[in-house]
Amino acid sequence: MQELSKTYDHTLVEKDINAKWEQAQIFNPDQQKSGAPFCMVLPPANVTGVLHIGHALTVAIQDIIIRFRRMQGFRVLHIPGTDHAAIATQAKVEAELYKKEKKTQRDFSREEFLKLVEQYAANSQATILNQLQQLGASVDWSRLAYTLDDKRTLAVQTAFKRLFELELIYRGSRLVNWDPKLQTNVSDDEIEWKEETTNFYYFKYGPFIIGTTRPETKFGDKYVVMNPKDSRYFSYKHGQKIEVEWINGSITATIIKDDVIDMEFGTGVMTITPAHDATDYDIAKRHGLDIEPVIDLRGCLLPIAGEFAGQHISKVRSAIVEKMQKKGLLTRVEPNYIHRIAVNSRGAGIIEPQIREQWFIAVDKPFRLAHSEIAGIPSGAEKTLKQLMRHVVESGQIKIIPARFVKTYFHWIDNLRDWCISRQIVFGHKIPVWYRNVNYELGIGNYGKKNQEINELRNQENKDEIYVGIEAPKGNGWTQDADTLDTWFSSGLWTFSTLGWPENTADLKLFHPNAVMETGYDILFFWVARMILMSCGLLGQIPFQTVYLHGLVRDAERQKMSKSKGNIIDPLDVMNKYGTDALRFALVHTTGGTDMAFTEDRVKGMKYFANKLWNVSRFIISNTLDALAKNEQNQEQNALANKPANALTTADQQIMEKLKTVTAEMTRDIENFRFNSASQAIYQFVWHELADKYIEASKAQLKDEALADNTKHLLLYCLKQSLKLLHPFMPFITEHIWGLLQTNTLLVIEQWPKE
RNA sequence: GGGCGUUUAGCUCAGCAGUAGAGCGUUUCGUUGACAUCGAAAAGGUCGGAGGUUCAACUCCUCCAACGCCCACCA
Repeated sequence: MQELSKTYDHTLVEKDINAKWEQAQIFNPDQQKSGAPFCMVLPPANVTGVLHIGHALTVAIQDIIIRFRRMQGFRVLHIPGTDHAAIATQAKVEAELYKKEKKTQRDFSREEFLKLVEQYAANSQATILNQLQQLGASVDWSRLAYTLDDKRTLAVQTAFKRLFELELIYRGSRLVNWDPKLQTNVSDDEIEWKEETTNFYYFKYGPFIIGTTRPETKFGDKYVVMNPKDSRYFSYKHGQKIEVEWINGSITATIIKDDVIDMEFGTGVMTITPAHDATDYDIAKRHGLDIEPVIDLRGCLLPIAGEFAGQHISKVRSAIVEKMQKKGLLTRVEPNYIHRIAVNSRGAGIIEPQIREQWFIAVDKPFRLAHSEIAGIPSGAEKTLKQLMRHVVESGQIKIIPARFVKTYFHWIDNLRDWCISRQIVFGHKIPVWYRNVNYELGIGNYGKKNQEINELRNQENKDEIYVGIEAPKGNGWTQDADTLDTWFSSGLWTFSTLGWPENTADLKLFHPNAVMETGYDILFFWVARMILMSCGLLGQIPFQTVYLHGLVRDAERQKMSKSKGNIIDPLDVMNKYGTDALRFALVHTTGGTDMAFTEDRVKGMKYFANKLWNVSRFIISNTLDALAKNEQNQEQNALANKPANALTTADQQIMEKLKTVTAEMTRDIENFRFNSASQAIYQFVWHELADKYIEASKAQLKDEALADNTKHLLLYCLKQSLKLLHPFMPFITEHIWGLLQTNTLLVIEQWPKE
């Protein structure tokens, strides 16, 4: 314990305080039999490395809410956890392997590689949990959860099985976002668009001129599409066939009329590549056109490309253009055309859409919600997942703060397509599906075959045996689906998988729905929306009552922090330098819900504040030793309660008034998620009221025998109340000072001051 | 193409109807007990621009500009 030296030294305090809390086991709500339940789960941190300053903000805000509610007498549960982050983690390990040993996944067996990833995840997890504790997160470690641990895996398998039985999970052949580099598909939300400057080529296609940025995909183009309203092409009829000379000779083209064609763009005519482009795929589906692959899963051209077959698409463009030019088919090249290419945000591979067999969750399919506790949706109602997701927010059962995100949320739901949940990577939950006598990897190796043959194979598959369950089926010849699940499938279950679902546990009854979900707005779609989907669909319950979305922490230049930019700030560095309390207070002090630039100056200022509080305490303690020695509970309050108002000096009355005000303000602010306002209020009170005014006044009062006794009580009272009010924000220093007041209690479970 | 956010002191940000605020920085002064990680004082802003509503606007409304973010099937 730190002596009463002039300067507060956080390094001597924080560890001890953490140990004290841990010893008292107060973060486990099983110890507490009364109080209304209040549960929050910490957003599970990805095991891709260490926590960054953004996580520190999450922990700070979340822990403030938790400590505040705990002091208010709620039966609080705060659950820590980590997320395996499937693709992100695997990509990370692959990148490191390549960097260090020039090895790729293919140099290992599935098991060997998986082991490497698991090892990495385990290390990362240990670091993260340590960081969480140092940040002062008052979580119940006995309930620690990991998305890939046994209990959560059971939850995932059960969820899959139930959704499958509800026919909300289905297997289908669709155009998906294929990452040739990682050899997996990713969901729509995992894609990032990057601007690229390229040539825009115009080619002669029979009587038409078509424009494209990607000549290398055009080999199979046998449909030419235009808007039915385009008068320039009235003479051509839908379905009309014409012979055109194309890259590798003559082909029969069919004219298609479709509204999606923008008459203003290019020549108002385009050919389509349905197997590798979402728009084209939709057109082909609408008109029942052939869908023929041109590119294989590694990004190389298929035999349809003739002399170019086998070459990688990134390398053949110029050769193809050259050939077209020689044939007189190239009419014009427009340079410096800016367009957007899709990349996998988790691994940075360039997305090449492919048609693949994948598992999906149907969001527009009505199903029977057998059991519902959702207001306005009776048990047994027929609803779609989208309808449920919309309803719970529309009806106000889930409140989103700040409110502007409600609109964003609805917009996302309205545009939402079936969620592709299967991934072709090894790290993650294996899909609990087994097949017998089936070639379930239809996509690979079959691209040389004609559509008809592929369709026949697919039809055959339907007749084959599929088993969905938790345990492997009995009997011989069963093979488990090789794919794993999207990482958000498991984190979507987080509000209840952490409480022991699918078992009907006491925790589940007590703590679900959670009270508040606190996270950055950047994962509103990825995570928050998916939790709503899963909880409503599987439990017939909302996952939480309130969603509080905070802004992102950026670097001093307002840049998003990322490893590649090298502008990541490790919270541990900041904590070592200024103290955890100062960091927490600084992060929360001036964020009004928008992004903020992180500057160390702010933390420095809050370290000064911690020191100010320390010296305020030193003054009060050293001047009230006799009063402290009596060690009576609530002595100050009793003493004050019995004082007639006229026995108080003006300074006494003023500080009491200010204390009352700041208590009321802070309570209201925290309840309404205005943490910046709350922190400013207590800062102002401690420094500019208590220290600047009352302590100064008390110096004279303490010398006056008639006033001394009362002044001591009042000083102590103000200090104690301030420590309580400040505790959620600066848990370490406040607990430490509380310990010096000979109270023999822990501040963390003291009662929150009443107004 | 839609939607959203930001624009307030040198820097980072609060405030959001009633004569402009904080932290850091800057300038001047202050050496003996709570604190120099301090105290006292000071400089510094026509609150992005233009209209409007109002007794009164940084705060509400409209338009504009710059920057940023999200969503979208423009080849």
